[in-house]
Amino acid sequence: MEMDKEYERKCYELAYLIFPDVDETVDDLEVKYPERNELKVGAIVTRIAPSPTGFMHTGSLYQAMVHKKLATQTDGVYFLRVEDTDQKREVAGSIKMYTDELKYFDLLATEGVLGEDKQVGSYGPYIQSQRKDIYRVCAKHLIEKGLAYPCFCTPEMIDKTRQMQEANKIVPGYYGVYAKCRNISIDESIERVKNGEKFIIRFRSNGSHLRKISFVDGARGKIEMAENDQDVVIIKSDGLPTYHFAHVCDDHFMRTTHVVRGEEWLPSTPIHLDLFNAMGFTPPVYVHTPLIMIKDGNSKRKLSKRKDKESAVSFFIKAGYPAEGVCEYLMTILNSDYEMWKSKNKEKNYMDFEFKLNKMSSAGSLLDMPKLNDLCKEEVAKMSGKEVLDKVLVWSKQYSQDFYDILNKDLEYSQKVFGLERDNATKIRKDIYKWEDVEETFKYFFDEIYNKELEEKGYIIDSILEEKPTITKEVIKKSLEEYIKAYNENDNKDEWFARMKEVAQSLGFCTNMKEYKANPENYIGSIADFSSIVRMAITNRKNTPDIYSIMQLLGKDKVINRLNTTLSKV
RNA sequence: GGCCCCUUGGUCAAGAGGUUAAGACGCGACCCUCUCAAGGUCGAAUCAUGGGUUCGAUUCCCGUAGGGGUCACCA
Repeated sequence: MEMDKEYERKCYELAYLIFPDVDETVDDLEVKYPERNELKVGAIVTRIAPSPTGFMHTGSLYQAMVHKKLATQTDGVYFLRVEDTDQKREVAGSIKMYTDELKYFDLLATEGVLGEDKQVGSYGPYIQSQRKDIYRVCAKHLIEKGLAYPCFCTPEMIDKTRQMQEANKIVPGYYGVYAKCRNISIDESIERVKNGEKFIIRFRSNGSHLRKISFVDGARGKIEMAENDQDVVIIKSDGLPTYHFAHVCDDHFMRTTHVVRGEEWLPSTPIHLDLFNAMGFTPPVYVHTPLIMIKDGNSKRKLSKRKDKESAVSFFIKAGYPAEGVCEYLMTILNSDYEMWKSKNKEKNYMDFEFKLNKMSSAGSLLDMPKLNDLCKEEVAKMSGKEVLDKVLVWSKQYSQDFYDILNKDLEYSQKVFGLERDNATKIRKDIYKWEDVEETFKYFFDEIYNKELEEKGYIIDSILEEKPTITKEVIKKSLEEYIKAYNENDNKDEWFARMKEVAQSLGFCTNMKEYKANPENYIGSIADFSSIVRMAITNRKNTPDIYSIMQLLGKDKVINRLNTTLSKV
């Protein structure tokens, strides 16, 4: 008993020696960062915790959706904390980039770091490098309790131990008898600290990997794992905490109730539980989300930052995928019954859906770009010409200045272009799913870029010669000549088509598709072929929306001009 | 390799001890049609494997295989 008292006293001495300037205690912090009693029972407090590495992973986006849904559904809190304890990996400007990207998807947090120089909330600071004092208080506390100790081992020594362990098929790591500094006397520790030896701080685990612990994962249910027995590093040589320790201190004092993180964290959960227990804190509910995978040859693997462009959220923004479509897609892989709900609630979006943790799938799913594209198409199809224009303007201002300028020359016209087969249409055209494709798709509406295309790629009208041997250059010329004569810009759609047919018929085209299909040999081509000639002459494309509408939009002068120009090139 | 997670069509997946095993994307065919897109109709395609339990298992249990994750003074 006397010895214990003595040991205890020495622990305090050691703690004081290491943190002489720390005079706050864990209890002080409990008062400073009280429980969030203003929240109603069952309110969920979640957080997104990015590292400022200049890269936002698609998986983070997917988790951000879970955070936001859980918090808003329960009138809880969703905050953002920056985990910048690895200063080597830090990239300037990351915070702005990250918050901007979240904003694009309407997933910005409501507390914590909300912008480059913007922190909101009373549980801050929300940037780990600014919370050093808190970790020091907590680390000191553990040393006082004999649950942490200074470790003087060099990386080389640890490496050697590891090699020996691996060679002998022993569980590698710093624990038990292999934890050299755990086993030196406290007097020696004190002595060596006094002598100014360099050290880091390790947790003193009392666990054993022979014992099992279990916890209930919010999505997966009961999970059983070996207890932690590793004396993990809690404070690094730069004085900052490791992830494990920062997570425990922060999520306790920020009063996080649910930690939603990727499946890759599952194996280290026992460490966190061990640490929570040592600190005397109640651990949060862990929710481990499945990983987003990508097909690689015949197998699949998690999205790789280096190999897969889709692993970066910025990829979707740069390509101009509509945020709603991307979120819709992620929701379909997040909650298995979402698609069912959506099919019954077509006009609602995922924020109206009741998200259930237990409906979250637990197997990693392959990123299905065709499906994502399809959902984006649906979202674009819901927009008016005006909305599309607005989105394209925002996108092009950032990524395609020339196109932005062109659109701005005549906003009314631009809006009509995007409103084609969209505004007041019975069947909405579904062909765009990302903004970067818009310029190519609608090029022929804008002379500046259309003419450039003609210069670069030339006229494609001759291609019909190979496809339809019965159609000769003479036929094309004649078709255009006659149509130029017949064209009347005041025609309504029916009159326009009647006129097309009239001209076509006079040249030997069949104006009835059924009849043509039955007896193609009787004609030089069909009305479809004739339309193709007109279409190509006006747009230099084989496929476009309805030509009548296009001609209406372009106006008489451009139409005649293009017909003539093409005619001269045949 | 140790530990952990996962396994229904090509992909995302619903599902219950007995079902004709939903739906969506993709794919194919046809219809519509001035081309394309869309839309409509139809179609091909799934319970990894062995052993139990059971009258009956894709569903429950155990093993096997396969896939994935993780084993830092990175998060």
